[in-house]
Amino acid sequence: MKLLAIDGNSIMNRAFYGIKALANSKGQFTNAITGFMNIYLKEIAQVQPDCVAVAFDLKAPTFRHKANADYKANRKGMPDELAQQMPVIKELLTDIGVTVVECEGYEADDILGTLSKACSDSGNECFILTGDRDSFQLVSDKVTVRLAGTKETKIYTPQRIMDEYGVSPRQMIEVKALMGDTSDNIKGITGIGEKTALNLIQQAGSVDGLYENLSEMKLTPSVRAKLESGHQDALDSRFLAEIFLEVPIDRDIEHYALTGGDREKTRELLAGLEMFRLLERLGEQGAVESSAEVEPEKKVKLSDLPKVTEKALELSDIAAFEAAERVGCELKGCELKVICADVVYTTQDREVILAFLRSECKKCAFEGKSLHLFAFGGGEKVNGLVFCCDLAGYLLNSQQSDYTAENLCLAYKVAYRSDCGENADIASLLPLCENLEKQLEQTEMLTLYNDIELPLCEVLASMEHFGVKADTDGIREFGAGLKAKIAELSQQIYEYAGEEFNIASTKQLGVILFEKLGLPAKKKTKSGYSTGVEVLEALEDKHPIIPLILEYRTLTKLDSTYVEGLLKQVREDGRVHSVFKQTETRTGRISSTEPNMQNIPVRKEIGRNMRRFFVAKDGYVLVDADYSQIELRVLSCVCGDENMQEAFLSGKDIHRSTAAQVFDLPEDFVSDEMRRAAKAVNFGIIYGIGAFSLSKDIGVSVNEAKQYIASYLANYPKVSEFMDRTFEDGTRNGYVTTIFGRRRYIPELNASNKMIQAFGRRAAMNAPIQGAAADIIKLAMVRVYRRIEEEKLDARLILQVHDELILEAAEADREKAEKLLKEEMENAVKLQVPFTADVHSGKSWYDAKG
DNA sequence: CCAGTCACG
DNA sequence: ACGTACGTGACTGGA
Repeated sequence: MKLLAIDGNSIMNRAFYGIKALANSKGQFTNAITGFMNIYLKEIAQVQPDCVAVAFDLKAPTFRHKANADYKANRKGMPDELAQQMPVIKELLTDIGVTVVECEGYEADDILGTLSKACSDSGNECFILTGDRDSFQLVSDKVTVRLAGTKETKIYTPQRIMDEYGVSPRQMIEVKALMGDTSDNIKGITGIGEKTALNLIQQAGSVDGLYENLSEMKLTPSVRAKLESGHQDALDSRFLAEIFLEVPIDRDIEHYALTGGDREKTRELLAGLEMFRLLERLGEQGAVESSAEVEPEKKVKLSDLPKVTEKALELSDIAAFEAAERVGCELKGCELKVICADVVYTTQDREVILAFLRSECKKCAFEGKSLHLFAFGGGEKVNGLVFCCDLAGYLLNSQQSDYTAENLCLAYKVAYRSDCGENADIASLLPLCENLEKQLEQTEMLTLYNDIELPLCEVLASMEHFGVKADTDGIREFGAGLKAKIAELSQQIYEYAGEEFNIASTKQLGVILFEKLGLPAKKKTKSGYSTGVEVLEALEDKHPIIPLILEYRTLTKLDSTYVEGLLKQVREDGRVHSVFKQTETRTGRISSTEPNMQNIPVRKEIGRNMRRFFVAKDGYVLVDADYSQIELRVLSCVCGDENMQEAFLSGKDIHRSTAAQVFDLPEDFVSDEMRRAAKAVNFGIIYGIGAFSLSKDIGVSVNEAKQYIASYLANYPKVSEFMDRTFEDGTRNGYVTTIFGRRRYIPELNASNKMIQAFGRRAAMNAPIQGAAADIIKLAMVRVYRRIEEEKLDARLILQVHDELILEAAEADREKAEKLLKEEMENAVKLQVPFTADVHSGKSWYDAKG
């Protein structure tokens, strides 16, 4: 039999520091739990143990160490965020059927030692999973240590330890006795480090052996002196360094056999923690099987609920739905399910589905966008869509990863009808909607939901449906030019390097630049040399290979991501149909994938050419409008700074105006340099400024950057007040809001780690600004969409790029479309300053960008 | 599957 | 002493 014995404290510790702060909407931290379970699941798959025990320290001082009252005085108390997670991981492990072992007065190491000995004694195999090297002394033929690193697990057998340290596993105790271990507060001998200790033990075999033969050994005078004066320390440390093997715990390995655990408890626990991905993973592994298998009598709540019955949906049924207050519907691929009065209607008949979608009955759905897409595909429109669970779930907590029926039911305590088998989702839908709607009302987001998010999903579906026409021949031709140039550059780079290598491999490139060519490196990344643009640009004059590499990077990026990547996405109709996601970002923006149409190059001319290949179809033009400085305008309104608003009211160039204020000069005296600096400060303000980053951005000293910021805040005092207020409110409430009421929860604000808290502070200051800008353009999209319908214009929205909207409009309607787009964008909100939009049109996106 | 890099607002 | 601006998605190399 195989036992996997895990050092719970050590792995939790490693997981905690290895993963960025993760917390759910309630502010509970879950990063260590996530990291622990990642490691655990990986190890289980590799080791395939029959039994698992996870050992934890119990805080009481151990009797073995009483002699040393200072024991552990040195060890820093664990941070709160980690301490909170300890009881939770124990509960979780217990729930999934893993034995947690603790014993008053003993450390995890002692428990691991005892278990490993029990295994050897009974002829079983033991694998010790830990994050530190303390357990190496336990390694034997039967006992292997698996050292969990950030990337991979290293496996330590007696041979491996001999290779790496030149001593046997047992001798690791002797080594530790000499060198000490600050984290365990083992003193060792002052002045003896790892190198010396290993050397001494390799020669003498043990601490006792060392002192017996001290006079005959060849030693430097200083080491000899240290050993002589540290004899007692060595003996004391020798005692502490040896792991105790007789902890009073169950020594019968079978006692630790894995069981199925309690699936319901696991689900409840993980749902409460909002750890849905882990829940899914455990489900896949069979560790938490679908609750359909749970005996019905266990689910008392569900047994009271009415059973649902099934029926095929026919055209004649649809009229009756209009009498119902609401019906629930779910479209999966080609199958539609509708629930009404505890009857689930099912059909795969396309005509019936379309008839249902266009009927006036009040529909609740999980994802409205798929209904709209289906309807558009059949030349129809959806009527009466009154509720989408995914959008509600997103508004209520924008940082959840997906908004499935099951997750939402668990999160908002709605009975998930697992008793209904295949119909579990649809059977849970209406009660779920009711609950979510109540939550939206309580959180004052119902208006935001009804006026913006819900109507927007139809707009997005329409954009996806129509897509954007792509000039594939043009793209291919452009790609051919890139490829030729790339090949040429590669050859030149190889010549300078004196060998062929993979230029795209940062690892290989690092070796060439910083070792072979001897360029000065700043070792920046974890895994080696950093070769990012900033580093390379600083080296641009140092070696002729550098500009070639930069150009190579630019061109390969264009070729692989934009030319090749895009060509793969062009459908048979000659258009790309990007997927616009409405529940993805934490700030309220929408995101775009397959392909991402929101990061098509524009800043540099070479890349900007890509936009020539997004074109209007014959007889049409693209009409493009973008908001001017939307985020700064939002800021001027939410903080109420008249000084800043004045600049917008009088139509000034905001960056120039800021420069004039910060440098205390008339605007005519502002140099380009000053304007650039002011622009950077303006951006910095939006992002939650830091002097260090600002100084790097505009190339001044940190002190100068500090002065710019101070001067800025002095000139715009209300900005400063707003930032402070937002931070305070966010810390108190756990969330911040936009002027439209959109929330973003920021649990990081209450972290005790300063860096995480600082991040929370910046995110808190940014969210109301970026979020409100997102609200505004979303509203504009809905208005544009509706007005195009009303005016029956031959035009449609096809793209959104955060502050920019693009229409494809018939040439005949070009001017009307331009006017409509500009008006609806500018009139979407009425605040203290105008929200101006600049509009242009042309045959391609390049031309329409102005 | 993650880290590094780089494209956008 | 440390790390350093907000929000995204795609591609590549190398465990």
